[in-house]
Amino acid sequence: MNDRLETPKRPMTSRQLAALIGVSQAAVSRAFTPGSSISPELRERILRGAREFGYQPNAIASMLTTRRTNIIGLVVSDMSNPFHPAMVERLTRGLQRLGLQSLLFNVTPGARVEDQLIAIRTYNVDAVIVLSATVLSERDLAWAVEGRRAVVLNRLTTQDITTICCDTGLGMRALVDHLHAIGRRRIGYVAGLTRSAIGMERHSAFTTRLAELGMRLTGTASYESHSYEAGWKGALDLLAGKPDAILFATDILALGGMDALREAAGLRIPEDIAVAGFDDIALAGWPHYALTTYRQPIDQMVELTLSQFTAGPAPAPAHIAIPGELVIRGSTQRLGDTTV
Amino acid sequence: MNDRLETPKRPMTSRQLAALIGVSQAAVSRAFTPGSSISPELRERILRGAREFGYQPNAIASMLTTRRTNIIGLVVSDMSNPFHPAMVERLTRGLQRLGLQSLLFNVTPGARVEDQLIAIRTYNVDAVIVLSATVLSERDLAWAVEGRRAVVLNRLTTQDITTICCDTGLGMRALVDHLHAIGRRRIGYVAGLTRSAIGMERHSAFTTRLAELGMRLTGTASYESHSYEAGWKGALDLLAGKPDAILFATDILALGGMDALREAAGLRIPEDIAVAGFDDIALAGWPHYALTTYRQPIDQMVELTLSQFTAGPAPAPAHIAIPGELVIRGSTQRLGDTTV
DNA sequence: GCATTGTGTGTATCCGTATTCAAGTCAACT
DNA sequence: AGTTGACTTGAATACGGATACACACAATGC
Repeated sequence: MNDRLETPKRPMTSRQLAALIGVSQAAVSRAFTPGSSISPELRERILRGAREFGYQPNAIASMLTTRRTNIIGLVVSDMSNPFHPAMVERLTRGLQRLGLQSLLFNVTPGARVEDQLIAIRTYNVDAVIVLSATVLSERDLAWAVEGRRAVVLNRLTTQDITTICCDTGLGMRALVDHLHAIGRRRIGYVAGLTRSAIGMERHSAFTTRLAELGMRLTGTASYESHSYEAGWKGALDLLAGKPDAILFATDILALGGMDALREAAGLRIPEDIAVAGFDDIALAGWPHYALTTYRQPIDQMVELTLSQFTAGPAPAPAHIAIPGELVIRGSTQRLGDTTV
Repeated sequence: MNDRLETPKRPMTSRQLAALIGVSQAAVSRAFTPGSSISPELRERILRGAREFGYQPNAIASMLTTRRTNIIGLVVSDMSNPFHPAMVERLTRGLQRLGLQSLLFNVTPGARVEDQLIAIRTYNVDAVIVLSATVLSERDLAWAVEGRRAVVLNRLTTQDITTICCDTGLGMRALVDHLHAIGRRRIGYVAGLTRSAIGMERHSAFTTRLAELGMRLTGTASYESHSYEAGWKGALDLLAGKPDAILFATDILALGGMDALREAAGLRIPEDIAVAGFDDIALAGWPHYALTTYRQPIDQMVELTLSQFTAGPAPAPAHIAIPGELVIRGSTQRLGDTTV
């Protein structure tokens, strides 16, 4: 594992630059360290020299002395749900703005999770962002973030870690209320990963609101996956109960469900059956789907996450739920209303 | 930029472990270095001690002495085209298998690209994988990979860098031949990024084959983007020319195009017009789209990429084109054939 | 004028591991 | 027994930059 790649040619060191300019190595180091004790003139002279001779500080060496890597571990487990790449893209860009790098960990369920995350420790990652519903057990989670700042997105945990989620209660309530408002009374539910905390929360928030409005659950299905196929099959499973609306735990499930309802069951959406999802991924806005959904406040979630990694003492771990926004599109419509 | 995160508590060092066990620090180091000169007994004793006391080697320190980081820079610029997350996911997993880490660079067109990639140098990334059609200029590309191993995926370059692409010529030929074989003679083309080398290659391969088969180009459109919306608009632009088939430079364009043709233009696919794409992203297989396309040999591309990073001297830069596979689905069908 | 304070600089050392070098052990062989 | 050589091991040093410390020097106080 250690002789994988050969050594590239060596770049200039601070000592070499110092010798070239006629200053001490310490001065070079100070020139590149904001807030260190150095006169503006000397700093300028050194930075000019650095530009001229092409010197750039070696981040590895400075990691060793400062014990800070400016690297954030980004733990993901499923890039096939478009929600995740969208988050990863925004997180990475935000981190870059702060001068932080993203080390990507793509965790697979099979192998021992600790082995897959070992580099979080050996590389001395400064902080960890977890964007993975179920692959990490509570134990894995604790192990992975032990001793460093961390943010867990869209997942609940009993650990002492900051979690940032879209407000599931508000979201489900808005969705159910909307379906109720447009006259739907026989609502089915397609769950995704039922063993994930957020999955359970969405499900229970759904049934709670249903009960509050005096409706009975028309049916539930789940194939333990957030995938198009799982949504497809789940939707068809519910048809026996003759639902007039189906709520899906995630958008990607809803898309599969919609296609199943239309192509396999020959139903019209929203005339015969209304459909709603949760997340508001880009595809939900495509005209063919026009999926009513609850938009996760991605930008706020990212901003809040980043704010955990700025200077100062680490904020106390908190569990934050941010309200999202109900996005009504063509997949839901008042019963009996034929204008589109 | 340097006082962003506070120092975490210090883990055990090889010296401390050595003292605990009663061996030299060098022995500890050797115990963790495959192929180094140490007796199996001593190694076993040290590894046992390491497990007992929870010692793990500090990768940062070893980077400093070996000048190898085992970090690969992964340069991406557009996660909204599902093809890219799919590649990133496979690449990252493959690298993990080899004990390599992925540092993710999400490059945006606006700001100076060099600034966004500075960490490739300061972090001493061992190698670079570029998965970005146009955001990096040839100059940026040369700067980014200078002096290290690199693979550029799905992009051509005049630089002395290994490139790995799906064979555009074969692909376009297969697609055009297929459209011809099912009786289509008025074929339009929706391009994506026309200034990217691969975009130009796809376009020219398309027109070349068209000419060889004695067909005239029925129309071209482009909105300089690989997006659903660009495909939507591009498809509508072509309708004036009354095409009986439209070939899209990428699948994501084709999906937008199909929805436009069906929802906005009221056409039936494939009865009124056939549609084909290029890439074979997951969505292309969804029943609603059932998009005929040319599948990029993702797995082979990833394997070949990884093979560049295994031990031994760096392979000479080569330009590799791998044949893909024509995937025929419902979006294309013989003219006049009404069986689905 | 001298003590005081503050600023800017260089020297020396440290960060944690890999590796070179020399020394030591032991088996095999002449 | 003596020599050779293979194999282990520890001591010492190097990797490149950050920083504690000491010191030089200017500005300030009385």
